[in-house]
Amino acid sequence: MESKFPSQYNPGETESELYAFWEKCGYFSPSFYTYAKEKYVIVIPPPNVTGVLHMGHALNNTIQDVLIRWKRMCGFKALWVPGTDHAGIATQNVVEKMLKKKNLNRDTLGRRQFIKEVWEWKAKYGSTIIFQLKKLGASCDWERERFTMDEQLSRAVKEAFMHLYNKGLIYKGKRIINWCPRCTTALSDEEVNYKDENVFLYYIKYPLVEGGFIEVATTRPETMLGDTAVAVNPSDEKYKKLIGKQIRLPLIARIIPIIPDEMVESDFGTGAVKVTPSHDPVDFDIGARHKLLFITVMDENGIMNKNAGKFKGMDRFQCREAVVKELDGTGLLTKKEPYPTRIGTCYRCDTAVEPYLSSQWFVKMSPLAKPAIEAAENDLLNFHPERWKKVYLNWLYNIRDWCISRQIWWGHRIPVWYCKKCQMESLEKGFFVSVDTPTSCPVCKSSEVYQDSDVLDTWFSSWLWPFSVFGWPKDTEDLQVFYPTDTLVTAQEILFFWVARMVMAGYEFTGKLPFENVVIHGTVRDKTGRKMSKSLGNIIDPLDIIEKYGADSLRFSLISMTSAGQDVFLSPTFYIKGRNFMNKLWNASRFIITSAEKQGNDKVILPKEFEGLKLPETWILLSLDNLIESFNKALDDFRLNEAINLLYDFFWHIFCDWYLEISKIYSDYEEKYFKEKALPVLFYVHISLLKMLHPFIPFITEKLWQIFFSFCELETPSVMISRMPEKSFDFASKEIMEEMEDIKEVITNIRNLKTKFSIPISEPVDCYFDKIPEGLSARIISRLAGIGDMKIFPEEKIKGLLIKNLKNGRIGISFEGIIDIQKELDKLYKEQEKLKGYLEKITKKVESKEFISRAPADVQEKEREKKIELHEALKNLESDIAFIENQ
RNA sequence: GGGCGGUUGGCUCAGGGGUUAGAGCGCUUGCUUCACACGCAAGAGGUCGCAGGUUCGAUUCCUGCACCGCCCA
Repeated sequence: MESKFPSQYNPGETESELYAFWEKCGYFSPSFYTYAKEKYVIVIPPPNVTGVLHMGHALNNTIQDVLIRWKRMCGFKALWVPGTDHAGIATQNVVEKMLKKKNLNRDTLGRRQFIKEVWEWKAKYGSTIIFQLKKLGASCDWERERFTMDEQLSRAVKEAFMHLYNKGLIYKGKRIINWCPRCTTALSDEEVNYKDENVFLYYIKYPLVEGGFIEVATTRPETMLGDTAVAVNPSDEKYKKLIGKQIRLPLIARIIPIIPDEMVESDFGTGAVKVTPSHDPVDFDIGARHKLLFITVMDENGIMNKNAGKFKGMDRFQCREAVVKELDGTGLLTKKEPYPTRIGTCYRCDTAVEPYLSSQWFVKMSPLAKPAIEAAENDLLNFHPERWKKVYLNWLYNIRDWCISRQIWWGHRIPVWYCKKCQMESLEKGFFVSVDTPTSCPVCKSSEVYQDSDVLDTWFSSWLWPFSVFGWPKDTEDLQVFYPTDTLVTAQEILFFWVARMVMAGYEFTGKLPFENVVIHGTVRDKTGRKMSKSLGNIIDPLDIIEKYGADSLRFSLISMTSAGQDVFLSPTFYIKGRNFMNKLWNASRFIITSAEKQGNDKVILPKEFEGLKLPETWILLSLDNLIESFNKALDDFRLNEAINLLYDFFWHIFCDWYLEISKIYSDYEEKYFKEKALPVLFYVHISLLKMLHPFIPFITEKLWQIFFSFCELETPSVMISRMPEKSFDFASKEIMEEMEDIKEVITNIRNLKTKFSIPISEPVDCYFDKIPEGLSARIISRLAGIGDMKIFPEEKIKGLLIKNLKNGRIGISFEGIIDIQKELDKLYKEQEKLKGYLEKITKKVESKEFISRAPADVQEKEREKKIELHEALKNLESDIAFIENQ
């Protein structure tokens, strides 16, 4: 026994053992729960395979685990599908860095060998985050773990591509896209982060062929080398007469025209803008409208190419400086002013993104967005908190086509094929799409077919995740049983990447909404509100917290401090609340079991019915009933923090502070009742709490459950597979609750008086009553307040007594001159003033004509009651004061 | 420029048209009370960002403003 219950709980020793136990027993698999009729399914938003668990993951996955464990214990066939995504760019970067250390690079290795290296890397390091999720306690069905590059999921990607292509929703086009010169790939709009930066706006004079100048303003002077026009607004009087004139472009001596275009804002800069169709999305459109030349001046690495003339070979930023310097030298640079702007950067490597003209694959999104919009508009899809619905809809209303090709090697290669021999000129597009690897050209039968070298955006596989994990496009049993899923839990940053696209894919490929509920939680930040990041050095590592304080402490603190959807600001001591709670829970359990042992009751039978109980037992069970009701309501609404805080308050401040203390009196007076009635109730309430707490703090509750298992008859060998408690009574009783409150009031007030005397609670003092409590109540009061003799107030006046008027009469204890009466009286006067103020306020309100005529009847009733109570309280206080004054 | 969130005790945050506005940490005082000092008991501490408005009644709802943060263009 003692070995089982040291006075402090040590999570480190037990957590991994318990996790292994759950896994071994198959509790994570829905097939274990043969009795369950309804399913409840969550698919994990797949973490990046290169990922390492951070606080954001910890919060995200704890929420999912709470929901899954809770539903599982509510009798659902609960399934949480885990896995990772292949994170094309990030993983390729990691492996390339590793190769660089060995003086290798991907070009010398070649594509095939490089891919092999990535798989080897994945085999070695790709399970890091999975392993860490297990440490957190995640009850995922690991048998169903998926990876977006799995053969079956890759098949799904190709099928999806084919399907969209055949519907005319995928096209190839030459566009300005976001290009990362470091990763040398295109990015989608969502993969670009914007940062405020202070740059310069440069004013440059462009000489007209016929003499004179036109002045333009730009933040990116290096792109002027690719200018093929200058545009002005056609209604701009200042420039009207210049339209159609020719310019001799400085530094490169190209002759370009001045053209009119409505897109030009007359009040930006000089009102005349340089047009670089190959390096700016707006200019691209202008270029297309006016059939301008498209001249690209940089290569894929952001190095100036031969079109840049003498600037060839310079880095784009070097070139900017050189161009500015030269223009300045020739007097063409007229002004350089500070200019705040937003710079797009690559979400994987932070390099400034270049708007770059290139040939890419796109998905036409607006047809896909339609059902996704309708789902939210018609409340088939629900967001928690609801406000995210607006953000989701706003994005979908303004949706743009999705650039899905990436110029990297790690990923799903685009299932498009070309023929070296015939170029498939007879086909309209010059290529064909095939899910299977073709052996010959469908046109000329040549075997010289080759695949498109690009791979697909990682998110092109992630958006299929809610059904590809179940075997789609095959119509598998899993797909039929578990799809659509129920809830998706994610952070706000990922709303567009995942949620919106998953909904679109769900409708497009399966005809179904992939989940009904979307829980959006906040971002975990440091205490000053910054995101946690390695470069800021402000990371609190969840694994450190787990190691030092246990996964339960981490989980508890994260959930209890996180208001639904609000950002979380973590201070370095945030886990203390959790740690202390675990200790309290552990010790309460220790006490309960010790109590049973002392009684020689080593096999407690939990009550099936609740009869013949005394006040404290009825009261604690009724309180538990209330708790169960509000707990379920909170979880139904995804208010996890409220649920855990309800448990915290009940356990600590009702169960421990009061009920456990009360239960101690039985061993002296009512052994038989204790053994037969109270102890089973004590066990019952505690076991119920363990169950409700389990989804939040799975390890310690399991450990305790197993200890309790040998002391009482529990329904299951593990709390994880037990059923959530239901109400004990089919009634609520205000009278019983009030009766108990009255006893508590007497105890608190006696303690209060004793404290004022500086008498320790444990030191018994004589106490006066108007009506002496009897029976069990008397014992409770006596024990918890520390009372010697209970006496009735004598008829005659007695000296040296401090009294207090309570609802059910006065209490008083003798102080015999120990106390500073004046100080005591001053306090009471202050209290009196306060009460008077309240009473005045409420009296005014209750008596006002408007209140009487307009306020609803029930409010009037309540307010009047309150007034009476306040009046009582004031009267009692004044009588206390008078009593003391007259000493 | 558009949208969203926040502003409540020293700190971190809950709450919500009528409450004596709550919690954790910290603070004060007293306790080796036979589960727990990661504890027990009793306390101190807030005109709920500012200015208007709606209402019988606003800290809560509305409008504007300020500051902080985020998202979209």
